[in-house]
Parts: sequence; C-alpha cells; structure tokens
Amino acid sequence: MLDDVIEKSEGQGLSDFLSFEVLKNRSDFLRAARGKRVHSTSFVLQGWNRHDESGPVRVGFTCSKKVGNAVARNRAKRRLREIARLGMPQYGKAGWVYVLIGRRSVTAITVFTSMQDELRAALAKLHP
RNA sequence: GCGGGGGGCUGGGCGGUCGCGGCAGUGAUGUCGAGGAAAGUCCGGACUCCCUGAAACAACGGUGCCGGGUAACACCCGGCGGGGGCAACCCCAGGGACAGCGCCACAGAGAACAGACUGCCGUGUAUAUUGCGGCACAGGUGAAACGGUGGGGUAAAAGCCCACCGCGGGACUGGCAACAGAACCGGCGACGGCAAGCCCCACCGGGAGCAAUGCCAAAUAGGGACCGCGUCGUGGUGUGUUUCACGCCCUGCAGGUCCGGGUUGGCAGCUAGAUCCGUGAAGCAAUUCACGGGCCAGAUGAAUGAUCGCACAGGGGGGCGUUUGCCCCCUGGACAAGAUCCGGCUUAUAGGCCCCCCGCGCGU
RNA sequence: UGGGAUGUAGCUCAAUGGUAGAGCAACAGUUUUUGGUACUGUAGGCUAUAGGUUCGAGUCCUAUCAUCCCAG
Repeated sequence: MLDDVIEKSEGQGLSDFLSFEVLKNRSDFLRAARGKRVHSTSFVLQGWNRHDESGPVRVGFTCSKKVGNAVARNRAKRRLREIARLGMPQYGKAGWVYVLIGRRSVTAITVFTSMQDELRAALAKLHP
C-alpha cells in the first residue's frame, strides 16, 4: 500500500511534489481558522475555500506548546509535513487553504499509514 | 563472593528508496548538516550601542579561611579548620559578637550591668509559717544556667587551696599563608548563643542588550507640541552629589527632546574561535607553553522526517539441555534539539563499558 | 533576550523565627412534617520539592519544579 503511494508519487514527477505552498503569515492562519474544522484522532484539519482556483494548494502546520517540548513539536510538525507532501497533490483541491494542527502525544506516535488514511478521510469530510 | 565509595567514556551501528536546509555549479550533481547536556537562564566574559572625562563621597547589589589557576567568575585545583562514616570517602557562605542595635518563645528563682525561689549554716528573740548575717554546695527547667572530676578545707561553703582536664593570653618553632605545636602566665561569679536579623570590615561592580547595532529599498506624512528669547554670561545643559577639567546650545526653513503617522521587506552583524585533534615540555594538580595538522550548522512559521533490510545490546514467553549454553516468537532503543559566540554552575538521562579504592567473609 | 510575581485544607486567603488558622464547601447532630435557613461539633495539611543556618523554620539562605504576568 505504501509502495503504491511512492510509485504514484514517482510517476507524477518532482514538480508535483512542490505543488502546494506553505503558509507563513499569521493572517492566513486566522483566516483558515474561521473555516470548517475536522477532528481526527491524530490531528485537526482546518480548511477554507478562497474561491480562486488559479493558485496552488496552500497548507499550514501548527504545533503549539500544548503539543509538548521542542523535540515533540518538531517531530509532530515533520510528520504532518510528510503526510501533506504525499497526500495533498492527490486529494487536496486548488483554491483551498488547509491548516494541520498537531495533538499532544498522538501525532508523533501514530502509525504513518493510518495517518495518511485519516488525511484522506478528513479531506473528503471537509469538501462539500 | 557480598556490600560500599570515587572517577571517566559512550549516548545506538551499516545500507537501500522517497524527501528537507546551507554552499558550489547553467545543469546533472557534489558536499556539509544539533548536544553532553544544545535545556534551565543561575553566574562570568567577548562584541555592539548609550552616558564628555577624572577623582572623591554616598546609595544599591554582590563576594567572604589560605595559596594558586584563569580573559573573568559565585568556577576549578591544592592545602587548612569544623562535622559525619569502622573505612574508602563525603558535606560545610568557613571574616568580625570588648563598634553599636536587636532577639533568645514555653519552662525555669534567674536567659545576659546579673542575681537568689525552694534551700544550707550561724546567731538574737516573744521558740514561730520570725528578724539579722554568711554561702552559692544541692533541687528542678531548658537548646543553652557563669568551669568539670577527685581531695583538702569550713559553722556551712565557695578556685578558698592542690592534682589532672577544660578555658583565656601567649614568648618561641614550623609554614608564602590559612593554620599547627608550644615554654610560661592567669586561679576563672572573667569572656553564653544568633551576623543565612540589622550591621561593621575588606574587596569587586557604569547602563542596555544581536529584537544590540549599521546599511538599502518600499510606504505614509511633509505635520504638531515643548525647550531655548540673546549678541556673550553668577546663562542653559552634559551621572545620584561635590570639585576640577572639557565640551555642546543660545545663527528663527537651524539645534535638542517628545508626540503623531508609516513599514514588519532585504543585506550586513553570522560564525576561524579564550577553536578542535595529536605529540612534547613545566607543574602534585587546575592549567600554561611550543610544534604539527584540521575547518566543524548558520535556519528565521525556523532545516534531520517516512519506510524497508541486516546485524547488536536490553525485556518477556516457549522448547532442548545437569550447568555454561543453543533455537523460535513477540516487544523495543534514555534525556532531550541550535537561534550572536565562548568559560562555568545546576538540573534531566534507558542501557552498556572501563579504571582505582575501602570493609567483611572464605581459600591458599 | 531581559525583568517580575505566586505556590499553605477541596476553593478563596491569613499567620513577629516559637502549638499552622479564618470564611465557604464536606460529613454528623439539633431545630423543622420534609427541604432550605440557623446553631453545635467533626474530619481534612510531609506549608510546591531538596538541602542548609538555627535550640527551633510556613517565615531566613541556596538550588530546583510548576503556573502566571510585563518589556523589546
């Protein structure tokens, strides 16, 4: 199953990996927080439709102090970035802004393939 | 063999695939990429800016046995003193209580110019639950009671006298010093404790911090208020005060301070340094010196992740085997990640490895 | 990066270095037909942790932990 994902990713080529851009401004995060919200077991997904399909998919990552110390925060953020890299080009919609939020002592431990499934289910739930 | 003490090291390894940040390159690609504590931010510095400079004083803060090391330190090393332990060894802010103030609850007669509650002894009288005088031995309290033990002595006693111990001073000796030893002197109702209570003494300390600071670009405004009011002086101003020296301003579109308004971009600072590794020398050691070699993160919503395989410690279960051991399955890898940089301290840390020492038991 | 505050009963707070207390809450009893109110009593604390100074620390000193606040 994982090999499938990797194979597909390879087939799509390198440029598709960079097909989403990372949020860096606080205002973008606040705008996404006003949108819809889906709670999953290992993370929280927020989504907001810009109604402008020209740009790429935009994704942000948040791990506050509630997640734990610096090691736990960095690790959770890296794993969220990895599932977004593998899943967003396939399941994300252009013109949307997504924010993935880490959760304490869950995001860093959960099995990686099940996190990928959760992302796909959460995106399906988010899109109307 | 059992138990204990001290010190040091390591902090998972190798490889495949897909990715991340810096640098080089047109590109393919190559190369480098977290720690012993990077942590807490408890000390000390480098560096940059601000204050005109020097001295004295005051205030505030810190340090506090001695010697050495260091750029510096509250750190380190070696000693000394005190306390704990059979020992190896461990712990200690450890100057001053005749400069002054303050405190010492309860209990107890009395808690810090001493003095006498219950007592003991002598004596007078009205023979009593009394007066006068002497004593500080006994009682009990307390953390602490103004020397202890024994003997002499006395009406009863007391360093009143003697011996030993303690205490205070101490020539002199050893040591750079802290300190140690000590002839001799003092008869001791002298000299209690707390300075991590105030304080005294000695020494040290300007303030702010890389969001420091400098430059570029963009954008908004092109404004307002106050000081200064005069042609050179007892002017104003420049650290908390004083003195001395030295500046600056008083030049109306200038100067100084503040307010208002705008930006949240980029570059420098930004990683070659009290640097790391090795060898030799000096020193008990901390450490220093010489020579040779190496370059070892520079991000800024902030780079190390995902996954597979192999072997390696560790834990649990099962099977074989007298034991050492062998095989299979499952599990599973501590604490924790740079943010200007160094030197320390403190705290967290699974498992593993090495060295030295002490006590007890047994054997030779 | 720099600075500051707090930690005491379940909660909100007191306490000159000398027996840790008050209010609310909890529990039990009295009053009431019952509940509430009122009154009486009871229990509950390793004073955040670890050392030290002191005869004796909630208090003084040192280190640590946790929470909160402020400035750039």
